[in-house]
Amino acid sequence: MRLSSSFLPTVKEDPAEAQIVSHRLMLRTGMIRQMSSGIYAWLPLGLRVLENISQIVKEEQNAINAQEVLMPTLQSADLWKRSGRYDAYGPEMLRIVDRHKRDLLYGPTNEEMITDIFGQFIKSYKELPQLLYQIQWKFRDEIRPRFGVMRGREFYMKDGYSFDLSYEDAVVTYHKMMLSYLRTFQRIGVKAIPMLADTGPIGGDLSHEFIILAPTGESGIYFDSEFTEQNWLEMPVDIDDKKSLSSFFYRMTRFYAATDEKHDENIWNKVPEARRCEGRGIEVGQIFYFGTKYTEMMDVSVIGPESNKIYPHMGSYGIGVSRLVGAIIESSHDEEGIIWPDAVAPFKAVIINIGTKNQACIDACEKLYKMNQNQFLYDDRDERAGVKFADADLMGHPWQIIVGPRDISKNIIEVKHRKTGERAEISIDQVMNYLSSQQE
RNA sequence: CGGGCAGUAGCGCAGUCUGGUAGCGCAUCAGUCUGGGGGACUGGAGGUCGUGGGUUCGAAUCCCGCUUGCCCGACCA
Repeated sequence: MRLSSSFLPTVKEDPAEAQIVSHRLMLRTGMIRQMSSGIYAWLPLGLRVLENISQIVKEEQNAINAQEVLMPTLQSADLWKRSGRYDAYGPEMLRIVDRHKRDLLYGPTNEEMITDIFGQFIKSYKELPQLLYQIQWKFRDEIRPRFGVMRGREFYMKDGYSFDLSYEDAVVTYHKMMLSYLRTFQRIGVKAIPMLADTGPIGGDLSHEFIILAPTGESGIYFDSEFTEQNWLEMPVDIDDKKSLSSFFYRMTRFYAATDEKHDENIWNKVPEARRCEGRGIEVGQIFYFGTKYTEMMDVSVIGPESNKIYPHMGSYGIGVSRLVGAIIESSHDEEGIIWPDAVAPFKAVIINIGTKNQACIDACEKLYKMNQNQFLYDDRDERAGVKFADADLMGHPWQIIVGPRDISKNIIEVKHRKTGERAEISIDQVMNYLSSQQE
């Protein structure tokens, strides 16, 4: 994309309402624009990140054979009356009445709806297990939205739901999902640590929340440094084999990790001192098993092998996709701006032309730009070098390809790594090879 | 939901106490110079001062209602 003709407005001064760094940077880079309290429009730069994250989430869900669906944001109140949560949920649920005076609501989550859909089609134990997910907007009418997209009222979330014949099978699904989540976060480029969690009002007895390390995080965390050493992507786990899954799960849960509410000094003291890490974190996902709570309340069952009625065991699995955008920035930025992990960066590189009046510079930039128009942002604006450098640092593209009159006569350009600040002088023809050789 | 603060140009703010033709910086537009880390100068455009009512010869300013947003707390993907 050419910056001169794009909708990528950056702002020099900090907006007064933004208290935390990710909110500030998202507003300053023009990723989002607040439309009302806790409700944001996603502008081109922000949307590219949101979609990059979604894509990784989808790939890793599909990899464990979860199937994507898309449910509506508006739901009938009747569904929620069946589960008993219409009254239980409280004012966080946005209730709407249509022209026929029918009660609707903007979905804060989708257990009821997915259970209903499941029940309409799945009738036999032979059709289990089922694992479905969607990425869709949710609305929770928070008392006090804040921190930009970190706690909005409208938010984008991956929510997955599983249906298994028994507790034992549901545990296998839970293990699969754990693996999928660890791989998802690793690919996104953040360190997310699963921590044993309360199951809360939703009920159940097996739950983990995934917490990203960030100094500005809301909860204090304690964890074994072994967690951040693991390479979940290359760990050989056969997702079709229970034993392989459970040994992975056992290995993983061996390491200590807890939020301050669940922290246990006795166990903590058994972790070798050198491996004890304390910090702060942001919750970006949660998985839990809650058994037959919804299938029973909504009377959704399948026929078992002895013609018996069986209520499937359910689990639900969330990833706060829009919150992740903010959380990534919280965990990866510096004084100058955002530092995007490669996998989610809106653009792989920005081509900075600091010789907009110099034909050789223009030619070189055009040549570079055509090498990868989708992933290169071409700063062809007639601005001073300092403005372009500042914007490039602010927007946080992993690479800056700097083309200027000083070096272009020698057919040399400069490539700067945003994260490390390292610079390399290379020829134009080497750029693609150089960038691919430097991938994380 | 309790406590506090605020709404004036796209952004950041002054002006309100003490009523009298609405200002500053940045951004933006035109032009000249400049050109490797937010440059300089000149000129321009941009406002029903959140909203409704009241007091007054006259209201951004005083009074009343409404509304929107922000901060602290309790709560949360």
